[in-house]
Amino acid sequence: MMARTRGRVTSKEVADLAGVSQSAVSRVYTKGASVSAKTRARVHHAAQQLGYRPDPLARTLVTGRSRMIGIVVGYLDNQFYPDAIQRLTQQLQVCGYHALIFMSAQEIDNSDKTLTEILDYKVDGLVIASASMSSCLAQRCQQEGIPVVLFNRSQDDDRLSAVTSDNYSGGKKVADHLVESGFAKMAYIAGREDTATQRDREAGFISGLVRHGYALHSRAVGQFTRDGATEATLYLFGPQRRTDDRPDAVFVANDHMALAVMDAVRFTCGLSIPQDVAVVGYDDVPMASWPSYQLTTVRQPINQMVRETVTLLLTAIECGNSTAHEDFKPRRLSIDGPLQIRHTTTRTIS
Amino acid sequence: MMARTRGRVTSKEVADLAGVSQSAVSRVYTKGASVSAKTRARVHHAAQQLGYRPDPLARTLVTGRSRMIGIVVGYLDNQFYPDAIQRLTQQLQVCGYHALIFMSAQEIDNSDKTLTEILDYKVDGLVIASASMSSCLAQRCQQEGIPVVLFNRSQDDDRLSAVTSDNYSGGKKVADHLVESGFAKMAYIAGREDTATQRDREAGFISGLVRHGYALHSRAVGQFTRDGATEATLYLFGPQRRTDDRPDAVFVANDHMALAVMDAVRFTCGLSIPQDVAVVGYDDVPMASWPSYQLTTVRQPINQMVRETVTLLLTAIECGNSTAHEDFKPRRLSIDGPLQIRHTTTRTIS
DNA sequence: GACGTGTTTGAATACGCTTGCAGGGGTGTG
DNA sequence: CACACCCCTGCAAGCGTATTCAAACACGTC
Repeated sequence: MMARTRGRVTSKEVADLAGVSQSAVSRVYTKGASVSAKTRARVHHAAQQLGYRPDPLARTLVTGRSRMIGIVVGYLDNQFYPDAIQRLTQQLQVCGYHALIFMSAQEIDNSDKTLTEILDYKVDGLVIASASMSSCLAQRCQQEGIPVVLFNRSQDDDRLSAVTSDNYSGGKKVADHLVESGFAKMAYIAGREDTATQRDREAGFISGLVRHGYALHSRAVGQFTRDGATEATLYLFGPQRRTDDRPDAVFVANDHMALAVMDAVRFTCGLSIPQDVAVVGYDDVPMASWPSYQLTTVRQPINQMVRETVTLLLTAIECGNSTAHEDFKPRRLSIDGPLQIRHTTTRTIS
Repeated sequence: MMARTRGRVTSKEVADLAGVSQSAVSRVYTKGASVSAKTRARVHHAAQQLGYRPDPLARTLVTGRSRMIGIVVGYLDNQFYPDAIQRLTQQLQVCGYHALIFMSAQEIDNSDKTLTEILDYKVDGLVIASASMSSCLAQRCQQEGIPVVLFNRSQDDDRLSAVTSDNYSGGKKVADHLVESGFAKMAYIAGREDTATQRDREAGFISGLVRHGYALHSRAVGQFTRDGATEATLYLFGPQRRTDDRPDAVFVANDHMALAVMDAVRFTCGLSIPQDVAVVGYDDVPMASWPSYQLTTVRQPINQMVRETVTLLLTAIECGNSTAHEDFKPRRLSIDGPLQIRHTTTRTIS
């Protein structure tokens, strides 16, 4: 384990020490190459002595594969995303890949530049978990031959693979639960209207209500942001609204907003949860189960989603390299998640 | 803007189209190289026509500089870190660098492997924000010639640069505030004892108390985790403790734990904040200002910390390349942060 | 027009690695 | 023993770029 002060140890140096050719060294570190046990041992010994590690960048230059996966994500305020990133990164690491994380700011223009930069870094695949990434950009990746999987975000364009929870079914479960719990005036606070995630959750919710003979009582848009949700809450529950016109339950498009809604309902509007109004979220972020909130929510089966995302991506990568990649079928997975019932919807019997 | 179906556009192709040599093309994209206005124009035109973008990996291979900065971070549960990552990434992007984020699991062994992998990717610099990174590893980076800046984490070893908030002074401010607010039995819930951050906050707190003629009433260790903090709370405020032996104020080493403490105090121990006990945290994460918590806390001046970190790192990188990098002086910055007073310490006059 | 100065330029090489190719050495069969 | 066969191995040609070097050039001055 000799200390190197100057530059890296190259395969050539290892080769010289081991008394073999540089190719031999390379082959020892290339899976599936044919090397005799003897040279393998000698190379390993020399490499260890010198502290050699193959240079992944140089390897990328010649193979064209970087073993890096780009992860594009918007803001990290919503705890769901740090959580997802963490699991994705770990799962990829297990499979021998590295995650290159890109933060796409909200501006479309910026996210265009971001993507171009990602492509420059020759990632082998891309996970897009940012709602602000325009669809044509994702398509461009696909065209350049690098597989894309949308995470927690579906797309009208069905040429892209996507992994989501079953948002429609989730929304429906919420409706079922609220109706069965005896709530009657159901409101909905929407996320960004240009996302399929938002649309599916709402559609499922409404269809569930209708099936029970109910209609949506009222609706506001929270844009998936905390501030938006607070504003939406004031619109639905503020002092300007007549008490008999106030919803007694509200389904919020994700937990990040739902927590803001709870705060606004309790501390700004002075109402009690769930006595005055029940609240339901979506995601089951860690905070949802904290004692201060105890939020009923649809759990996104995040571990399974991550596993499927990685599988899908790696399969596409390997197919893409062995055969024509164009005919790899994009798949759309939506995984069912359970409703996690907590205190925000459990009415004390009165 | 011709669409390329097969592979990348190379500088050679651009050169051929523009009627110049490959070197000329390269020089156009190399800052500070001497190119005539005429060839520059012709190259630009040809490049645009072909959709050429220089390959950063190939560039790295020859220059040895990747314009990537590794960010090593532990768990992302603590909202402070996603927040920091986001700002660091953006700030680096502004300076023309990219962030390569590495999640180091808790195990030392794993984090060793992680670091080795980082170095393989030839990052130009490293921001270490993970407490679980052993100091000898950081030193190894330094030895390999890549600058390291510790973020929100100081080190006994003063050969490493570090940017923190002024933890000692912060702890002191908390003591001042609690004493002035009339609290008398002050407890402390510590983070991981092997971190300087933890030690400094506690030392500042205790010295502040002493200066006012108080001593620490009691103490527990929360390990910077939510579960640890909950346990520590039960130890300090649980039913086994006599009421007259119960602290009336507790300073928690960070907000992530302080929020757990508040939950446990209120919902498990059935006490009121701040009537029965005051709570103070450290960091000022977004949740601290949410209505459900309204946590008094020491704000980490995160924007300034990020700016300084990036400046320090880039300075080191540039010095390291122009002169002998060994003599670059490591610097230790601790930036003062204000105490953010909220409801968890504002006693109603009784 | 000769000369010095300073700016551009292309050919060549290097960066560290993978991989196709052809040759060398071993083994088993006829 | 000759043959075919297979497993290893070294040689050499790249991958796409930056950079050195010397040659070419432009320009102003004497």
